Amino acid sequence: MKRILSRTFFQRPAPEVAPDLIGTYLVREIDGVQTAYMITETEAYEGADDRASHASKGRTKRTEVMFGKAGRWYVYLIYGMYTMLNIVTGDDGHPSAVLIRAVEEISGPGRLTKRLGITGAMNAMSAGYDAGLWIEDRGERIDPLRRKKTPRVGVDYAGPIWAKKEWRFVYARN
DNA sequence: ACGATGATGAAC
DNA sequence: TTCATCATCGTA
Repeated sequence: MKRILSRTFFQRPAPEVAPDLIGTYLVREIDGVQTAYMITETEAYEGADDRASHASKGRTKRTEVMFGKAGRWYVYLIYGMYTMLNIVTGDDGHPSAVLIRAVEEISGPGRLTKRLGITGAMNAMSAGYDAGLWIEDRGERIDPLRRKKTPRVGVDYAGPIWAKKEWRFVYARN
């Protein structure tokens, strides 16, 4: 059985949503053809105080999506060439999101978006058919022992308090 | 180890 | 308007 994850699932703190996304499926639909990929790596960015989060800069044109309703995509460009895919979480008005860093068979957030044809045009769209991109719970059980948590990648600039938080979750097969 | 490459936000 | 910075990756 398949269940498309919607707002209620995402409307809670990012550090709670991020581990729950491990083992769910990212589904991309292009020209009526669906392809599903099991999510294997995520990272949580929680609140305006999180200095690793873009939202720590406050409510700007770019971060506006993060402050908005849960269940929307937050897509941005990094290093001039890589697109990052995040799903907005938390209550309306409170900035938080989960970065989808990898799916099965595709390692790395930049490679992931390139392979799935995800662009900035999807920014602020609700996850679902309109965006051609959503997340499904396909009833798969992930053994908690297979899910390890570590500090987030590439956020040393945020200072020790935030850089050391274990808000990265990865699926370890065997 | 390093450069590519462009949007963003802050300083001036 | 300029400038440093950046939730990365491929080549070396």
